[in-house]
Amino acid sequence: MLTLPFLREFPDAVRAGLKKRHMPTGLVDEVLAADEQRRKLQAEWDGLAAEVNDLSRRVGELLRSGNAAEAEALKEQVATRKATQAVLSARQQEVEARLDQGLLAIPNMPHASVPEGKTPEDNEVYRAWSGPLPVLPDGARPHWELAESLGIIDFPAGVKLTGSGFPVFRGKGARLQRALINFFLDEARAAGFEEIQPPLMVNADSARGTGQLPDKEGQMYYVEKDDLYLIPTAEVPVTNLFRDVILEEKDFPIRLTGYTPCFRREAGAYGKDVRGLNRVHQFDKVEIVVIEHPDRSYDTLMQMCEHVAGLLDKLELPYRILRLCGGDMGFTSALTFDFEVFSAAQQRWLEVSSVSNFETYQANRLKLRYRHPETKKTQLAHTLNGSALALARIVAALLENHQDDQGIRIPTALHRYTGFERID
RNA sequence: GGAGGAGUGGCAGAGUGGUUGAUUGCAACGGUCUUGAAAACCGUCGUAGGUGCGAGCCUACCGGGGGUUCGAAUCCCUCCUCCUCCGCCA
Repeated sequence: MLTLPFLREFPDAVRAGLKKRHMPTGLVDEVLAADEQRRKLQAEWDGLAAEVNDLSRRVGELLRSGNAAEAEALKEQVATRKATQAVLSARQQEVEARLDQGLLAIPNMPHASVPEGKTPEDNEVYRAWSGPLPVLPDGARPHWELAESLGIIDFPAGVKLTGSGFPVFRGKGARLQRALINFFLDEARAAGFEEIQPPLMVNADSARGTGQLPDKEGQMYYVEKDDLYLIPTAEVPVTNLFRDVILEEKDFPIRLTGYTPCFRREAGAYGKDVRGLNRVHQFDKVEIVVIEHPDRSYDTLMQMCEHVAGLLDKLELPYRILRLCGGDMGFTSALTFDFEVFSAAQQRWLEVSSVSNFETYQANRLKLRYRHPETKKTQLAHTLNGSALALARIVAALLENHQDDQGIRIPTALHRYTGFERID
């Protein structure tokens, strides 16, 4: 969330940011009003607390000198102050609830370079595909048909075991997935990322830290008995490693990567756009996360994009990079680049990666700070992350784009990981 | 899952109801000394909110939450985590 000092100092900037996202701006004044009330109540309460502390000390002194009567009189004075404090606390709780709620409802401020726009159609093509789009043989098929006829993904089996959206990968399909995971992790390690194997379930504090709660509560699977959430992305556990952490400036940048399955409820999503692997409830993903100094986070964002672009090049997939417009950008992001692979068989671009700079928005919730070497003050760090890459859709794109009359050609970069060069 | 013990500042470790945000040691930082370094000595050395131009002052926080009391790190309840023993187990 935004910090209160920022909101207080630049309310117009916040309103402008909300407008760019096509969101109402009324919240700004509500939050500012609540903030002022809260501070007033706090000051009043603090004053009373100071008096109570002082009176209590004097009660102790009086009791030790045997002056019980006077002590009793002071006790009464304490009681009246505490009664007032109780009233103030109740009001403060109410005000704070409003303040928190309002603050949580304000999204991150879009970076200056974020294009104007409301819908995905308004996203800017930041880097178009320069090469030719693949020309597929006659009778080219979408991945769900290919996968079924090659026997590498069993969708009905997943329905039997669990339900819709939980595909079963078999044989070379399973091996291809494992190969991709290892390939992505090795590439990330080569680029300086430390590999993390995090828990696949997190508590509510972690879900709040990266912004899944409260905005995306319905998106996560929840284990009620233990009050835990299945992670929708490795971003949640990996970034939360740095919740309540104060770093030194020399610690930057912190580069982490992690492979995890990801669980998403995707409630209500059915139809042609979600067929096959386009949208599933469980998929595998290698995520990259960077904790960075505010001065360098945008350079780092571009580096992360180049890393993702390099992966797609090695997989020989045609892709384009979009700069998301204000209306399409995620709630917590300041600037997001989406990577889309062209699916020749479906004749559409499929999102396979999203790389974002959250600036201090997540860090504020996480209380992730660093110490300024000169002032010794703590300041919020910047957090970034991106998919590098999301498996299921990459598999879909590989199958569709690399199909020929006989079957599927595996890109050269993967051969040492798969141990086979074709799926026929 | 059952029984017992414990959770204090970066670490170690005091503190069991009254100026204790907290003794002390180590680490860290600044300084004196030194050609330089070490040692020694002096000083600084948690986070956050409020207030003041400022030195500063006020408030909260001793695993989380609640309670008792004029007053809680200290007493009570509850949850969490760790350790020991038993049970179960990939």
